[in-house]
Amino acid sequence: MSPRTARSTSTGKPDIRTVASLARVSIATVSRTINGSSAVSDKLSKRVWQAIEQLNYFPNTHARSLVSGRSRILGIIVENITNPFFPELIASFEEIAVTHGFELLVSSGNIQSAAQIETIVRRMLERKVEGVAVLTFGSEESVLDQLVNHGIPLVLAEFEVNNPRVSTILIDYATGVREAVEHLVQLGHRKIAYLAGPHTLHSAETRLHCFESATAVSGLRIRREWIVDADHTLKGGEAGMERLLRLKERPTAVICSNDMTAIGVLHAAHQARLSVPEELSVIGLDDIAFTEFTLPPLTTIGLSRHDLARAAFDALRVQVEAMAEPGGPPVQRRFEVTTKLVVRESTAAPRA
Amino acid sequence: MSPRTARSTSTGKPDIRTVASLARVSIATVSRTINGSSAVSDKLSKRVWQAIEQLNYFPNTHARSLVSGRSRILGIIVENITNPFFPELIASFEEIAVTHGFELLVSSGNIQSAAQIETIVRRMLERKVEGVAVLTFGSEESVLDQLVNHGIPLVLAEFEVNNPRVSTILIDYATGVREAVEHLVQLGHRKIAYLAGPHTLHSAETRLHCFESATAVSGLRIRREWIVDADHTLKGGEAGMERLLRLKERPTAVICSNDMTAIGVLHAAHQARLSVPEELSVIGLDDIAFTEFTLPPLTTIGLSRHDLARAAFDALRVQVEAMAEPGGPPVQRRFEVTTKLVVRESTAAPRA
DNA sequence: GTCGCGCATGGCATGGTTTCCACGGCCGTC
DNA sequence: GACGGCCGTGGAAACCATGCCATGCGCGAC
Repeated sequence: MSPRTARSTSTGKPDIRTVASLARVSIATVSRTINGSSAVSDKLSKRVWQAIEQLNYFPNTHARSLVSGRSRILGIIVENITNPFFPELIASFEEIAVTHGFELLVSSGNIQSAAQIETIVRRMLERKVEGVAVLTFGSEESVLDQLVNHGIPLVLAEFEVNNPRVSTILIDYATGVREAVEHLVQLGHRKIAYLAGPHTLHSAETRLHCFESATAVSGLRIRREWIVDADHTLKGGEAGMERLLRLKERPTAVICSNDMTAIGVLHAAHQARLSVPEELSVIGLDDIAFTEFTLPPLTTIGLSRHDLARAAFDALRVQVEAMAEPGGPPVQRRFEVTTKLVVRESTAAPRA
Repeated sequence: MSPRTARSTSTGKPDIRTVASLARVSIATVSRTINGSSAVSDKLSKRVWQAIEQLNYFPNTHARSLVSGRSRILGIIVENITNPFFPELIASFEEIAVTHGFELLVSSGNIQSAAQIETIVRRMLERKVEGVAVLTFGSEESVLDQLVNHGIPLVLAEFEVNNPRVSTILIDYATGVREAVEHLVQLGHRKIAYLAGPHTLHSAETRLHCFESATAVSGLRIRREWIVDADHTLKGGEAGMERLLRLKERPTAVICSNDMTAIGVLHAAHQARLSVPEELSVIGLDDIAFTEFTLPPLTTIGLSRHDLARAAFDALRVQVEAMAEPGGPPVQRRFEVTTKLVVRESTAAPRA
């Protein structure tokens, strides 16, 4: 027995060399067998696989990444992990990524400051992510330039950038929001309020914009004070609703920028002894699992986490593959996901 | 200019050699400067840092891991990402880990089958995690043996294993559960039901066990049929409550194995036109953010995600550091986290 | 003045894999 | 029957940072 074999036997961590010597081939052949990068005769291939199995060998990811320059890691940045929409989105994205051999680097924490983003970007750079999905984002996107400058493909939600490395996922909020407004109008509502998300969030701004267009199309006059800032949190929704309650001319329905806000609204309404949907109709957005279990169950604009995850991954994958062969055709850079109203029990005709 | 410098200038990705040549020192000195592994004169150190800054250099993680054998990655396996408790737990854990220079590999998906666990363990092995926190687990822990066999430190919640590489986090559910039972007894309840979690989960079993002890201590007679299986989900809680409602002798209060279950119970009670807390008292466990916003706000047994994350990380860190110097003292292997009743509005005296 | 010691520094092997290049055998062609 | 080309295979460089070992310098002690 060669000293090599002896070593590997002692440490227990099988090497590509261990495999090679057991299969009586060169390490190059083992590599080729594993990666299928070029033809290996059936005879040797069989011996190699047998040796791999016998030793329970798997390649060292670090060595592999070091030489290939590919980490097989994707980054994902989301708005706020506290909102159940995002864990589910991440889980979906991860499932897809893993089946394609990618690992995920998740920014779990809530991003509030530019410094936090900087840290995350730094971490991603250090771990050499091959691409990043930014499924939310505010005004600090200048930090993303760092990623772009390092040549890392990006996919952004709701925000287009003139850069061949950057794709965009367009979410068709317009359809869902229009359905929501029409639903309310049909029930007889004319006075509809809107609890907006943070202005730093592109997606929140788009949602607001869709609300404004949809109400305009329906010929509604929306008073200034019916559009209230919330911050996509439970407490924000509660505070926003409390402000609406203090108004002289109260709206009869509220559409919220997300479900968290809507749940906060439900709570505030209950505190104020205002019954939903009899005295106030409420509509959320996202369709998180909890909306089926609120009192009353929430009518909401559904956005499929899975579709979004799928689109984000596909966009990223196309970009990442394109990195491998720079001479390829230009990649698709726009993807779209739709929304759809889900009617439950938080909406009804207004009183009198 | 040396050819080395020329190369680095062209690719744009600065090397440790690039830094070395710019600072006019050896690569060894650069390495020492960065890692502080041994003394470097102020003069050279300054030159090196300057070069690093100028080139915007940071070390290649893969090369580093390859040579050091340390990936600086920790794995974390949780029960179910759909339950908001876990995202918050992960976020907490991550924050702590990142400040200590570790990255996280998260099992985001819900684990249902042994095959899924196998996949996760495999991924962790491939990415060479230095330790894994298993913050939930069922009967399939045999798969964890693989991790243990590879010499990877583990920290388990609620489950002790006789292995020096494995630490345990004990969660003192007893205190919180006792407080909950006493609270109900004090309000006048004698008939208390329990919606249990999956029997495959150690933590769920412990919770159930604590309920049984606490009621025994309080001298309550708990009927068999008041202990109902749920599965820690919203729907499970709903279904469990529906079963309780069909009973001839109904309980006046329900304690749930987690908050998700309790929210399901609230929903089922509402459907059955049973008002909470007047006709039924409900208590959850975990104290997730939503419990403040349910109708009525949920009385629950609080378990600090942050304390748990902290304990898990500390346990893991101790183990991981111990790996570096095998001759060190034996590591601490038991940590403890407490629970505490948070009284809100879902509990009251029973009718008549 | 010489010797020895310690400390700052550099050279070089090392880690595990991929990939380029070179080699040898086989088959087909003229 | 000799030669060219192709395919399967092996050898070795390269990827980048770490850490051991050797070197050279300065300083204190005798």
